[in-house]
Amino acid sequence: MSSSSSPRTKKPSTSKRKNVSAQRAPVGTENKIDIRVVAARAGVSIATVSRAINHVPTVDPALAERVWQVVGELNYFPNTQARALVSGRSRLLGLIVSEITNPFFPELIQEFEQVAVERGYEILIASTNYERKKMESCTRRMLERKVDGVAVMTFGIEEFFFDRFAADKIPVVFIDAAPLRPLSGFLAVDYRAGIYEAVQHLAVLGHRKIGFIAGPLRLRSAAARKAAFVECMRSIGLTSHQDWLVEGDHTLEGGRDAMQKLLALPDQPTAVLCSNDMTAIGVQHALFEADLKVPDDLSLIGFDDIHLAEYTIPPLTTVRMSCKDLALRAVNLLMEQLQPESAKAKAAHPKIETKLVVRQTTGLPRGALKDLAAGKNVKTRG
Amino acid sequence: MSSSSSPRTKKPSTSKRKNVSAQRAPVGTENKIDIRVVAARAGVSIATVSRAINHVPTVDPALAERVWQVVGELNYFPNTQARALVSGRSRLLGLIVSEITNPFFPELIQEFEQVAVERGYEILIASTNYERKKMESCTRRMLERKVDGVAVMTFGIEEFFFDRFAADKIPVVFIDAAPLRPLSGFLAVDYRAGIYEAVQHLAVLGHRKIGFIAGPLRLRSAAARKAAFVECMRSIGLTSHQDWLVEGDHTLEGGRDAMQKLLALPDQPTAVLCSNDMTAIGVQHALFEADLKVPDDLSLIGFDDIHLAEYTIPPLTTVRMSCKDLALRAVNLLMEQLQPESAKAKAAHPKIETKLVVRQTTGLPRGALKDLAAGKNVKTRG
DNA sequence: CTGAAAGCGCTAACAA
DNA sequence: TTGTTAGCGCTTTCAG
Repeated sequence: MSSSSSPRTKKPSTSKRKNVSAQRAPVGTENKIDIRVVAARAGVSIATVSRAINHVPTVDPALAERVWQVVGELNYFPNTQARALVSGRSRLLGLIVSEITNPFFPELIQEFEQVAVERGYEILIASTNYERKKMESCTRRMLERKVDGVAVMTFGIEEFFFDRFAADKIPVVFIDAAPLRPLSGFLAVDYRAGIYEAVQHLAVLGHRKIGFIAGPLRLRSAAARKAAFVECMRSIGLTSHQDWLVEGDHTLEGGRDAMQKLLALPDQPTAVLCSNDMTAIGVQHALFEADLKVPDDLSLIGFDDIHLAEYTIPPLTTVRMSCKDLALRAVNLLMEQLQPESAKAKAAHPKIETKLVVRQTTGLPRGALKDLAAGKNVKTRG
Repeated sequence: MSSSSSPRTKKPSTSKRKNVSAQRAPVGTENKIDIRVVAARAGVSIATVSRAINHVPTVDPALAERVWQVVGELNYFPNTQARALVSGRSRLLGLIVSEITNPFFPELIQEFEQVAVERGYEILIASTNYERKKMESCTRRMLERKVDGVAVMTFGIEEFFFDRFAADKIPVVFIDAAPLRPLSGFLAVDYRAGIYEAVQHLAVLGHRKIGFIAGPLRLRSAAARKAAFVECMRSIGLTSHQDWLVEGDHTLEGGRDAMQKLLALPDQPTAVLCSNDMTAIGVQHALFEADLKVPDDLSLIGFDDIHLAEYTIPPLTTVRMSCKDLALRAVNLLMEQLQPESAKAKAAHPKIETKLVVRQTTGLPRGALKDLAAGKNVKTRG
């Protein structure tokens, strides 16, 4: 059709209404602007509006321009539901974390959200709290909302998740490892680099008896961190007493409890590495309760470098893992699977780096020069 | 139609396909089960399936039963997008927080999520980071996704938000205050109760010179907390030096900086109350840097009682505000607006309570007995 | 109480 | 290149 000249008056073309099979006027529908209104106002068909909005390249630039102008005037935005229904893509990304109350995750979420929104995606967050039941429920929620992809940032690949999503052909990215199947990818983290630095740092200070408080070992990432620790110790010529390798759960409580176990040992480590910062903060607390000082009585190193690490007392020496990188890469990986055609060249995926950040929880071990003079002794708790 | 008898074999009724105007077989469509499949299998119309699923009371119980059974067998769940498109309700709730990296919010989010999911809603989270621009973008995101309601937990009512949402008749709940208009509500928090306890606690310990580090005062809630403090001081017969009332921003950095300002004062308070826990943790850090001890050199009280408060060194005395209550009440309030018919009786809405939790950051002021003996002195930083 | 049919607002064939 | 049109899967009148 094309009413050759575009309307030059701003007044909303008053006689506008449902053009198709409209017997009765819609009730209560005030000024809902939909694609039809835009089309009419721009003097084109709804198909053209749709194409213009979706940047289909075959649209006449002049028309596209006119459409966009009307879109601006009317402040129109497409109905996401309708779009999703017909296109099958929801532009929703799932983000599954293990525990939203662990400060590392909000930091990750923030970055993830930003990147996703930039790319036009909304995110659906779910927290598993390490509970099987929650995992099921949040998987179902994601499925129901028809997310286009899911980032499983629980630091543990749960076959569980994958199978459900695979059935619906929904791309999934994990951390550290993923099933070798299409539509799944993973982000590799170079735990060794940072942990090696940490162990070496302690060794240089004179520590030989170094303990490690792991995360829940059924999580791959937690196991990987522990493995990295053991390996680094060995490569440096140190061996860690079995008793000094204790399993925590990445929470404050877990850190506290684990440290209390360590304190009950007859032969205690002089330094402890933790699988994450929350664990380390829990350790600090246990030490505080036992009236022990960091780093005088025990050197402590965390992992993650959450913002708070700079503010603990004393400020926590820790291994930094950039959650910004993690988030960005996770989204990118998802995008790659969503738009395989995109010439984004599937850029190489180097490992996510980790590096030591020295603050004030590490120092000379007990028994070192300063203590020999003072003849300091350690209290342990029964 | 109605193939009178329900199929007794489990095998997917093979000849099933699009029943309406199906010229070509859908390509690649494997085993997508939609309402039609369920209807066919249950031997009823899709309308009945819809009604059964939505618990419309007029459905024959026997039929409903049959439908539900098939739903179970097929593991069917309705397509959210389609449902949203036609019904106009997305079953999506927006949750706007000021800063997701402030641990208080993840705790709130967790509770909110749980309640919302229980009620069949999904939540869309957005963090404003106190930036105007972000507020706009997240408002738009909520509008685009057609949320059914929004909880603005930024602790500051931004007319901004309300106007945009009001235009689309989307219910909004705020904290502390809301515009007097339909489709908006607010949660009242009884700041005074907890703050009064806190001030009194300090007074009893012997503190007279009590400072307050506020949040960003353009946030109503921050202003309310400060006002409560000033009022409590007065009612107890104390006055706070103007210099001791400093504005922070609810972040670690803000707390640290504010404390540094306080430390630069010739006449310093012996105790400080903070508008939130993060501020207090920042204060602890500033004190640590200045080589001052809590509570020996300064008594400190936070607000919120985030989980971490129990783990600071020393553990933080703080005023608890239950984020569980907050979340529950926010969702309920939203529900009330969404289903005005619901006989939920619009239960009374008592204020959210706050109460003091004494831990270890409060003690006798400097100058009290213990220090007189020691002749302790304070270092301040220039 | 149940079924047939009309769309919700949009995208994607297919035609022109 | 643009317009027409058929649905996406569901809820909801409106008849029966």
